Amino acid sequence: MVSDDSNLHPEPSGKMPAEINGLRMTRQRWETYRLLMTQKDHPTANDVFRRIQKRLPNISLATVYNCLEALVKHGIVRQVNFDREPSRFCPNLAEHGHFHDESNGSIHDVTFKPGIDLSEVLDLPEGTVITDIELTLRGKLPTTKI
Amino acid sequence: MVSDDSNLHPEPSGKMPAEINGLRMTRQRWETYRLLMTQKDHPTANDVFRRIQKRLPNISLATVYNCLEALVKHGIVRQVNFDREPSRFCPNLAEHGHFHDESNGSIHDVTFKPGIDLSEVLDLPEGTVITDIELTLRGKLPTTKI
DNA sequence: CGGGAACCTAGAACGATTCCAATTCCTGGC
DNA sequence: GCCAGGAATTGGAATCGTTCTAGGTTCCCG
Ligand SMILES: [Mn+2]
Ligand SMILES: [Mn+2]
Ligand SMILES: [Zn+2]
Ligand SMILES: [Zn+2]
Repeated sequence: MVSDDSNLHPEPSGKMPAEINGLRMTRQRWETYRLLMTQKDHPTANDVFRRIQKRLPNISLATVYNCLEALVKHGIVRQVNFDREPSRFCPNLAEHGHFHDESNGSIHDVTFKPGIDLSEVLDLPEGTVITDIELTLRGKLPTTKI
Repeated sequence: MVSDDSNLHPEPSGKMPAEINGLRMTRQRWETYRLLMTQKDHPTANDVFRRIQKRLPNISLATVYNCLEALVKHGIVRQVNFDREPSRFCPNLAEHGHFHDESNGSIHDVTFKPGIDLSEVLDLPEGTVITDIELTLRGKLPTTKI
């Protein structure tokens, strides 16, 4: 269920583009974006901070927060919240929910069965405008291979 | 879509029962429960704290948090999270999601159309165990009467 | 080359929630 | 009823993810 958006966003392995979605790229934003595209395990801001230091030893945590906020605001990545835990970040822009596997803490993207429109199965009054849907699940996936 | 659970939980207007769902009732827990059952607008812990002082002038915020946590742990009320905002609390135990009306900040329960089982429309591997589903929407309801 | 805006950074500040230690309240057994 | 032990409540301190602030750096454009 990986949509081919290679023509929408630049390859994270190529050269840094001048901008993405109207957001001017900087070294720090580009590396943040690259990291999320490469390691799609829904890292927290702090995870990103620790991992990104290999490439940008002088980056600050505040900058990681700034970059993530900028990327989210421009619709380049998504912010995912589980209860009151630290926010996580996801580069998958397709409509999907998140499954939190409690047996090992991993988080997985969940899509809907073909032909399903979530807004269609909801009991909402005529004329309701939905700007955002967030679906989170908790449980255990089968045959959990750590 | 209001399920008749009047036989499951005591009337919040009656006498304080010795316990609910195995949770021993105290003055503070009972008033917290009553308040949530009476004012179903999904108040935050702080909202509960401010409102409950009319009946319990000496209650502390820590106690409100303690009571809410106890009620949640015993499945008497539910905790609802919107992004990183303060948690809200909901006495509706039926399966439902939450619609956040951005035009006035109000929060409304959302049920599914009859016959819909949310776990059935998800693309999950065989054998997945779902222990909890959380659905939150943002948008505008029609003809918003402030 | 400058000048101004946008960015980055370190550290302080914030705020919802949790923790802590002391006090008060309950309850079951005498 | 009265007491001891456990549970609950309380006010204040601590926590911790996130946001804010102030100063330094870089980028953009003329
Ligand atoms: Mn959530
Ligand atoms: Mn949420
Ligand atoms: Zn995702
Ligand atoms: Zn609700």
